[in-house]
Amino acid sequence: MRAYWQDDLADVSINAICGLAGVSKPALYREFGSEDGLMRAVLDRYAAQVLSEIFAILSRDGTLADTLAALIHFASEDATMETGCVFFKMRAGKHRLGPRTRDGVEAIDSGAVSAFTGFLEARRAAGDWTGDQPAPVVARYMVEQIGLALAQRAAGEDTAQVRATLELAFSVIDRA
Amino acid sequence: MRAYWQDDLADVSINAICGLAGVSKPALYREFGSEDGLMRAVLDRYAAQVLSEIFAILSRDGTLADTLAALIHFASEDATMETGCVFFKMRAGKHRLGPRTRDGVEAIDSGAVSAFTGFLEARRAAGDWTGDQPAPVVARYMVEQIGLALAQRAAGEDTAQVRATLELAFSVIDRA
DNA sequence: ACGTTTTCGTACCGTTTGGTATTTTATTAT
DNA sequence: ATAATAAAATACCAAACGGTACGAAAACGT
Repeated sequence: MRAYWQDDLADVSINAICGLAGVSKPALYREFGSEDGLMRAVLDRYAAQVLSEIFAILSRDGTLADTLAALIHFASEDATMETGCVFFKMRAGKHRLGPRTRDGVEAIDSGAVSAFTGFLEARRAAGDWTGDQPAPVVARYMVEQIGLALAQRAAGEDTAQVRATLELAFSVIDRA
Repeated sequence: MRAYWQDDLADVSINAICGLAGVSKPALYREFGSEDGLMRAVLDRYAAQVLSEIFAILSRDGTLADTLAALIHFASEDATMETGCVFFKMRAGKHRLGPRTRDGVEAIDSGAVSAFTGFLEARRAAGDWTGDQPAPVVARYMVEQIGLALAQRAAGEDTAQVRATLELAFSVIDRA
């Protein structure tokens, strides 16, 4: 997972992973069956360990402004995301994934849009969000903006510019 | 250029290009020297043929609103961009480019930010843009948003969602 | 018409990829 | 202690990659 996390996905070969993990190649195949199986396992672990934090932020039921601020901080400055995001990296190269990993990516993607949609509708009910766009559209927008920020960080862009971009992008939600 | 344009960069091999172009491999190497040379030539041609249209939109000196609308249309609906953008694809995988292509990508990237900065400052002088952020920051923001839209189109997202996302992203500039 | 030079493509090189057949090592049963 | 069994690594496979050596073919000067 660490290898997929900090390098470009296409630069991580099975051979390299075996070397890093100190494991023989047949041992890896006995455990995961195929590269697809390994990547799916990595994605599942990553979702449980890292992406869960994003969903936790949404579930806190804080103010719209507070939630946006927390998301901005997490995506643009939190050390956890320093080398980008496994999920968005996989999604960016979706067509070269195996079927199991692709299914996992699509499930997380639509799950994220659902979670953001639910959050927005709750804030609308609370009178907190007054935007006139449909919640799913704005939810998709938020997911893409977070993905953009994480891709920028993976590309080595400096934190200040990433934060500025994401603040700009989210400001349209706050004041709609 | 067409191959790099409509497929993922990593899926386009020298062998495949030779097949598509009906050219032998040594002939290609005699012409371009290396894969790096070929990609640089592709990038230069693409910049002259396609990216120039974006700069042309900025140079028209139209209203802020008109220019944003033109950019939105071009990035999210124009058939030219149907399969994404060679420049942004290359920039996304910058670290695996050869030195000449990477230099070209960086030159275009900073040139784009400069062009957008110049445009924004002109609109500010005209009293058209009243944002309080520094122009280069917003310029970078615009470049990234256009890149996001083109990446979405390359990934097969439907036109309406791409447009909605880009409209949302640009609305913060118009009303600031 | 012939020898020279230049252009061009076939056939190859070494390396790396994901994935396995086979052999070696460790464990257990008697 | 030894035979049978389970586990794990070495050594290998075919395919594809970027790149090139070298022989064939065309063009050219005379």
